[in-house]
Amino acid sequence: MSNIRAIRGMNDILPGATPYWQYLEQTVADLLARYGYGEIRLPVVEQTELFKRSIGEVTDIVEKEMYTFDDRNGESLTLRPEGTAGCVRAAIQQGLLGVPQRLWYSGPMFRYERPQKGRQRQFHQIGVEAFGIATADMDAELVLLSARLWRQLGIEDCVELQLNSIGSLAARDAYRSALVDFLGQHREALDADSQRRLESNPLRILDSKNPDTQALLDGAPTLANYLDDESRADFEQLCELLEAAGVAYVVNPRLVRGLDYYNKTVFEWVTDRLGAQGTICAGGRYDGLVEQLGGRSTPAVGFAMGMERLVLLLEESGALAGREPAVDVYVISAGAGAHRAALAAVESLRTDMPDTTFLQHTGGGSFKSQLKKADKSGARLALIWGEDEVAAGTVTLKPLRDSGGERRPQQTVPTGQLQATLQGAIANEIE
RNA sequence: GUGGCCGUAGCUCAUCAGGUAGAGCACCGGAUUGUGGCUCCGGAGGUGGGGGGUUCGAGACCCCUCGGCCACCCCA
Repeated sequence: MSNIRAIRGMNDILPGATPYWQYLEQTVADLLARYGYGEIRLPVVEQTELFKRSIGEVTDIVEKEMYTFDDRNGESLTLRPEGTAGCVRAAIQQGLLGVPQRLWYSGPMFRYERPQKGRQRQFHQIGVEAFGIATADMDAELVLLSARLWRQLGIEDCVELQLNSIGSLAARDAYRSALVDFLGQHREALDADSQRRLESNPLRILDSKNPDTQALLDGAPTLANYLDDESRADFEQLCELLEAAGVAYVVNPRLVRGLDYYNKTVFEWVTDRLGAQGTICAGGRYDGLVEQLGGRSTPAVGFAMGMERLVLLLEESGALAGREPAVDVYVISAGAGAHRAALAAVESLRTDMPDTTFLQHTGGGSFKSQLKKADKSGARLALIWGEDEVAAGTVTLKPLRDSGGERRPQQTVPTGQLQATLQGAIANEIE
């Protein structure tokens, strides 16, 4: 194929889908504003080192999924594979962390992965981060906020909240040793992937999809028994707050997150409607990251939601079904004089009727073909300028949609009364 | 990175024991010299993803390659 095509996994989002995106983005932006979060806009490219130090050197993301290249000055840069690192970098660099901060951002992320349903190489996230508050009420706020979002989007019945605590760094280290000890004794019972993970990231074995591995884990030490007191207390408090607020959750003791910077609370919103990539939103605490990246020690918690996955859910749930047609009035004209008159008149109507959509026919053609286009456009009304109308100083207003099975007659309107008649006709159509 | 399935008209798909392609929808025009939706008639549209091989002959068989979907892995 010699034609230039889009990069694999980097998709065009077409006009058929963008209404879902706009609806989703607008809903999220409004909701975050109501909770007092401020939007921060961040670069798509950062120093490679930022991601290595935050996400973790041995994670798959850093080892084999980053789009990394040398800038012209030889500096190694990377297309961001996630948003938290850049947000933390900006918060430190811009001195935002002297007081608690509630921030959000949105935009494309990049990971070199094999595309499948709900996963692409350029994907979009909205991320929410709260800095400076160590207590579990902050975690709860984020969960409540996300729960409200699903309700507002009408997908609350499709999603489930899973919670866990992975404890302090020390607690996790102790548990990791215990888990490796245990699994090491059953190495031959592990699948190849899990044997590999035993070296690279043993905690990830916990959420293996392999049934045999899961069965083996039934006898393994559990993370909960290794939690430090503070993590346990904070987790209990979070659960109490969620119960008090009426948010249902499932404690998943095998829920661990893939990025190194998490500690204590982790959570995921999952759905069973999207195939294998069912996590639509996930996050947790990362109290050590700010300091790790050179800032003053600052507790933090955040999450990110996958926009493509949410759009898929919205489409499936029919959230936007029954929307009104995009076009109100289709404008038809034939003959050079009539075309000039129509263009000028419609511009004037657009000024006076800012909420009405006018689609001006372009490219000529017979009345018949123009009417066909008008019908296809879904417009409710057509305005027709022809030589007769121009000579008489009138316009023809033709309803295109039946009313209760009745076809409605067109009418000839003097130009001076066009706007009033049109407004009346539109009001009549909307009834 | 691994595996399965799949690439034929703009879209959804046929055809076929290997004899150089068809339908529906969409599009354009006409029946209606200025009027859409229904109907009828006609038209345009394809180097059968690309390359190589087998063959008198390949969309069909073989190999390679590119791409798509789904799953593993990973993760939003």
